[in-house]
Amino acid sequence: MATVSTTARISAQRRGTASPPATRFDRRLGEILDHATDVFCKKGYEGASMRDLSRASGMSLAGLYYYFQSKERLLFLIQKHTFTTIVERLKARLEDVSDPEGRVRIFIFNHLEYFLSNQAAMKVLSHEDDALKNGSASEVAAIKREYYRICVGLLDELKRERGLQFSTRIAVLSLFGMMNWIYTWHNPKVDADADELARQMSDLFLRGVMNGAKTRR
Amino acid sequence: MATVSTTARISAQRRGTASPPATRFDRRLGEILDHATDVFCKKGYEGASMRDLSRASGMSLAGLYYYFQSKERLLFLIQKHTFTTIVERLKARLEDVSDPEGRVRIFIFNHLEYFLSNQAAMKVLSHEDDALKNGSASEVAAIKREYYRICVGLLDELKRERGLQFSTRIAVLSLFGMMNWIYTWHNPKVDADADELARQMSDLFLRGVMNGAKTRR
DNA sequence: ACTCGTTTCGAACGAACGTTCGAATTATCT
DNA sequence: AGATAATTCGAACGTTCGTTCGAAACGAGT
Repeated sequence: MATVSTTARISAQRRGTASPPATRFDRRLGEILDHATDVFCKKGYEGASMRDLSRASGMSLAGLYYYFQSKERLLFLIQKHTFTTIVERLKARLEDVSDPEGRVRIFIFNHLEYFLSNQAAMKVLSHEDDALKNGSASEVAAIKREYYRICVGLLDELKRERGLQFSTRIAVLSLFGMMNWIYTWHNPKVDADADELARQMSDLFLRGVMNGAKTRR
Repeated sequence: MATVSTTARISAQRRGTASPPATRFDRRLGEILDHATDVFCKKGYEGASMRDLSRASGMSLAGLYYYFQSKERLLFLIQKHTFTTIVERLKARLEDVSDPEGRVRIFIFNHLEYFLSNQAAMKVLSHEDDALKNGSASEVAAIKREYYRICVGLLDELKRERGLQFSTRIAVLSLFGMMNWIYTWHNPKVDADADELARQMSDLFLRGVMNGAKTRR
């Protein structure tokens, strides 16, 4: 029975970025996840029905259940894959830079670039934050916490190097707010691309955090 | 038939802030809206069932329909009231201040203070942004646009006064991001209150927007 | 051509959904 | 107290929901 092994079966990467997935199963599952991401993005997790997903992916309603055990599990697979990928890329990119300010800029750029080229997935990740129940929720929450902690680390480096004083917590959460809010307004035809946007937000944020060392909890 | 007049019947203000509403009908509707707000906040608009709302408000399922015509109309009433109130308060507060920087600080404080003392309502407003259909959606969108334009106006004043250069659009939307994201993290037991938070975010944002006049689209 | 494991599907399940209706209850006024 | 209007409710409506089942169709190896 395949559904039992779904969790273990899903392999490393999916999207069009690189190497075709190993098994036929993984490839097909990947396609379904991509279509489901679009539907969840448009109608929300609760608002999207299994029949919507069936229509979007061109597979029968029953056929979908060969690839995952439940609708919730499907959301989990999407969120976990998206979040894991963004963290992986971030780590790789951070290896090349040691200057604290540059590392913060990398963080922002990495986030925005992935956000803009995977808007649907990132909206699902941001918007359906608390849609998962106990088990799955905590697994995604763990990745999220790791991601958060990386950002805290980067800002603390910066603080130490420049002798700054500000509440790291507020700064990090404000930064996430700025970046994640994008999904509500970004229009590719009007707004700048990831490079330019990352530059502008980095300038705004970094200038805001530096200078006058007066903001202290 | 009362449901027909529901739209016209709802009068000025509801919550515990001041004067008790005129009619019994308005008062009762107000209570239902408050309970519904909490439920929508916890389970999301799509995720909350009319039976959930019935349970929360202590009124029978059928009884609810005496006060509004549909679940969607209910969401609309909540969003419109919340948004209208926040804009009204802002306008009143802005009358006292003429200094551009001070006016921006008022905007931020007003937003955060209302956000924190009406967390549930504001989460519903932020999170269920595109849950409404055609007619209702555009009415809420109109208020939102007005609110947005006020903020743009304040920033343009500031730019002119100090000869700054930055993309107003990006600045405004980043600011909204910072502020609206609060509903995902703010914990009254850990985090500062509205005054302190508004100060910190204002400092962060204003420092970010001033100084080096290099950020330009 | 036959077999066996993998993949897909039509049809149906019970549960929950938003909404409606007519009757019952309650408040208001003479 | 009785009459009229405002409010509340139990019960049901037709639909749609997530999920399951057994059988049909397909793929690769002999």
